[in-house]
Amino acid sequence: MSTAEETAGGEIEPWEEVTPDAARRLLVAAVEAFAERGYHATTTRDIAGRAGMSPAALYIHYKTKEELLHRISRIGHDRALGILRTAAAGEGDATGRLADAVSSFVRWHAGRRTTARVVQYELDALGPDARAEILDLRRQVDAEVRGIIEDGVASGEFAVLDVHGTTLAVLSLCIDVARWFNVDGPRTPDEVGELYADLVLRMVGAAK
Amino acid sequence: MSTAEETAGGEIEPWEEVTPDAARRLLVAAVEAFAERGYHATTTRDIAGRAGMSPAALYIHYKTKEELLHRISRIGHDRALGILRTAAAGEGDATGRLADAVSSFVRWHAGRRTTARVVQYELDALGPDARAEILDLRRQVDAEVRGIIEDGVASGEFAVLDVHGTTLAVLSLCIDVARWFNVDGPRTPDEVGELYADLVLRMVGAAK
DNA sequence: AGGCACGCTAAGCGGCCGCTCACCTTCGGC
DNA sequence: GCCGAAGGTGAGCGGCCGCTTAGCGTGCCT
Repeated sequence: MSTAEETAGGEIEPWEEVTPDAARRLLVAAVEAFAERGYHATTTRDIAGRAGMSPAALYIHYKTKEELLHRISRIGHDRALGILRTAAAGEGDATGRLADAVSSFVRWHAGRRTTARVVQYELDALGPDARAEILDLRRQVDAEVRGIIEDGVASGEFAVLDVHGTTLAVLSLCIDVARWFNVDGPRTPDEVGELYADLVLRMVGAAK
Repeated sequence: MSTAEETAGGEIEPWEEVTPDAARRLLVAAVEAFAERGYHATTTRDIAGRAGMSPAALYIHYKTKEELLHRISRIGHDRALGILRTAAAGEGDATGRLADAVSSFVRWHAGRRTTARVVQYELDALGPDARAEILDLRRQVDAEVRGIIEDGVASGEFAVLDVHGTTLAVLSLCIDVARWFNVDGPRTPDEVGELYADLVLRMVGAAK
């Protein structure tokens, strides 16, 4: 319903690494379907149909429906982690790097909301092995944000008593954007990113 | 697995309004199952089994599986809204009322995490009518928090530029507790409530 | 031109899904 | 002691699920 428009809107689909073309179309179709209805409520026939193929075509490129979710989740977490790492490795002080990290992380969750929704909310549908792999990536995400906050506390920029708890809250705030953000709503991803960066700086007691 | 222990732990199950007894046992079983696996991945056989009944017994008390989710969602939202209204109608200044509202709202999402998870994350599984009814309750939840923040801005206690955006962020932060809170984790619901009340007061620029 | 690997489809298998139905038990009122 | 209502069961229905298999078209390699 809206994918073609979104893609035509100027944003590049970040699935270039998925080949061949048919496998990518199936994966993009799966992201849409999972985001709209949830993993368990999505049928393989629905995914194949959205990709313009027969139900059996899915099994040429993926062993199971769960492998599709695993690939989506893995690529999405890699992308999210990359965004945070870029911001965390920046050259400014902790205040600037935290603002960068939050605004770009939020921008991704809002702008690529469809993907983010699947990545953040369908973890439980994965089997134990895939789940463990993704949980490890999440720990790295957490460590990245915690690192910036620890830097700010050490330099005296931030006033934070409970570093772990605050890290958790900051990430939670950002991730939940994928649940409520509405493309047709009044805010652009950029605006939400800016608002949230400001709110998070307040949370850590940074000077403005 | 854990319900009996939880109930024995001292907390009262807030399902007293559901009668007869068998209907309540089915509903409690459904809450557990929905929270663990999600609505679509839960079978009516599983729900009935957890309640110690045959699959057919479910349909004596509920017309469909969706009606179970509707009842759960309705009661849960009523409870959450009641908690907020109690805090909002308190006698203190906006700072105290916002801290009360956040800490009690968060305490509910952490302490009754199983219910909160179903209530907050399974909305899309409802049909259009039930969905609309629940969305109306959510608007009332939003209005309650926005009211306190507007009071604080008017009295000069808070420094908030974007009242609607900040309200959204505060609620989002509280609700997402239901996603990550772990009963076996290091924090009690009380501790998280206190931490979050502090973080939210910082977000609105309240004096400490 | 022949062969064959590859991508895909039509058809369908076994199984579990939500839900129904015919029947059974228990129990309070008279 | 009989009756009807209320609450429960075992068996099973139609249908959709994830996934498989046999076979077909197409185009590159020789």
